[in-house]
Amino acid sequence: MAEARKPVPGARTDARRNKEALLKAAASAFVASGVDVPVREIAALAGVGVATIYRHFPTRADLVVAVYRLQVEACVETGKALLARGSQPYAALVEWVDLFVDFLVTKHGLAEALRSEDATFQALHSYFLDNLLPVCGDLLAAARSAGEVRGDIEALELMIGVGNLCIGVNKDIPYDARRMVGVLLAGLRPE
Amino acid sequence: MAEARKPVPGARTDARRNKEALLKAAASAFVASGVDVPVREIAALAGVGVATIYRHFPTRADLVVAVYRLQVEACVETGKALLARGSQPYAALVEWVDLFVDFLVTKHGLAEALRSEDATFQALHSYFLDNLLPVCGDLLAAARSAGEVRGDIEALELMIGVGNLCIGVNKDIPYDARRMVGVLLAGLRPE
DNA sequence: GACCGTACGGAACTGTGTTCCGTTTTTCAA
DNA sequence: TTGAAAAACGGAACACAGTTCCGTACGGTC
Repeated sequence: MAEARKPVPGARTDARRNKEALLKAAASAFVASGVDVPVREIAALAGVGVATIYRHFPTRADLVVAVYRLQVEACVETGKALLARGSQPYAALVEWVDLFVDFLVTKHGLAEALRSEDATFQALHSYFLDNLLPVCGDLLAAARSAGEVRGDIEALELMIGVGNLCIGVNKDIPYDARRMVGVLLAGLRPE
Repeated sequence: MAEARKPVPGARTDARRNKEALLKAAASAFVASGVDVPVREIAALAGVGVATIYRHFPTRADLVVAVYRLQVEACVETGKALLARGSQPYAALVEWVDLFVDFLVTKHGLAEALRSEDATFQALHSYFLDNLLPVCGDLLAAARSAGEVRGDIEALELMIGVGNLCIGVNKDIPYDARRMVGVLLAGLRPE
């Protein structure tokens, strides 16, 4: 599903070209108008018809995943590196979560899309969870083993909670998602 | 805006009757399908045309507000009572927040609507904030004065954070909003 | 250079919120 | 009691977004 990219092997050159144009256009449109930007707008920006989008990316989630794939992978890698460092498990967890939060809050509407029950975004939800949950789980387990965090919170809950706290930034009201996540993490300390 | 109810004084009896029917139908539809239930569905349930909804409730938010007004007021009153009790400010804050969380998580989709940037729900957002923020602010200030919570979190941030954490309950995944809010509140402790 | 199949574009379909307008109902005064 | 003005009504029509369909054009190969 997220495997909408069988690009390089035997694909027609115009198809490849259009796919690239779409990824570029989508990336622009996402930063300009959020991940909820109308499909027609992305298509127009890329200079293709709407059907071409659906041909390459069966669901909107697939397009979002394709656009952010590299950054998600980087987040995973950083998490593994932090874990490998081995010391200061709680600090590592905090650092990684901060990284994740930065990623979310700088992508307008991504956090909203992530938590959405909308079936459209199911694939997006799954992609993020499948990739990031293991890393988060390892970091959390390490901190737990070291007795640095309470034991009754699972990685999945933590990730959902963090994701939720990142919703609604950039509105007129003053709300600092990073600080609230900091409070949540502080609440993880034992006792 | 939320003042779509000038019901009792000089209004035609059929208008009053329809308004009541709509409130009843909306309440049912909300619990059955969430606050995002299609307008036509509510209208059909109430046995009226869609225009009648818009006549009585200019925006969907006004309808939601009207349906939940009593419960919001109860929440405000309870908060005041807790505040008047005067002792144990942090415990009072926790108790009140728990009450608020219970309200949110039992109203399918309400938390989502609350945080929505969608202009449709602006009035809903404002109504909740106008009514609940003062109470939350007083409770928080009391706890702060007693040195029971850290001083760098504002009531508005807290309410938004709590509201956000209540998003996405009732999905297939195991996520306990109450517990995560508990963690957030634990993170408010000083130091 | 011609053919076949892939990929294309935009029109059409679907579902939802919102508005408009001709009709019905209520009210009130004669 | 009745009849006309005003209020309110219902449902069709409009706007707008996602999604699908289909005739057409293009790319690769023989």
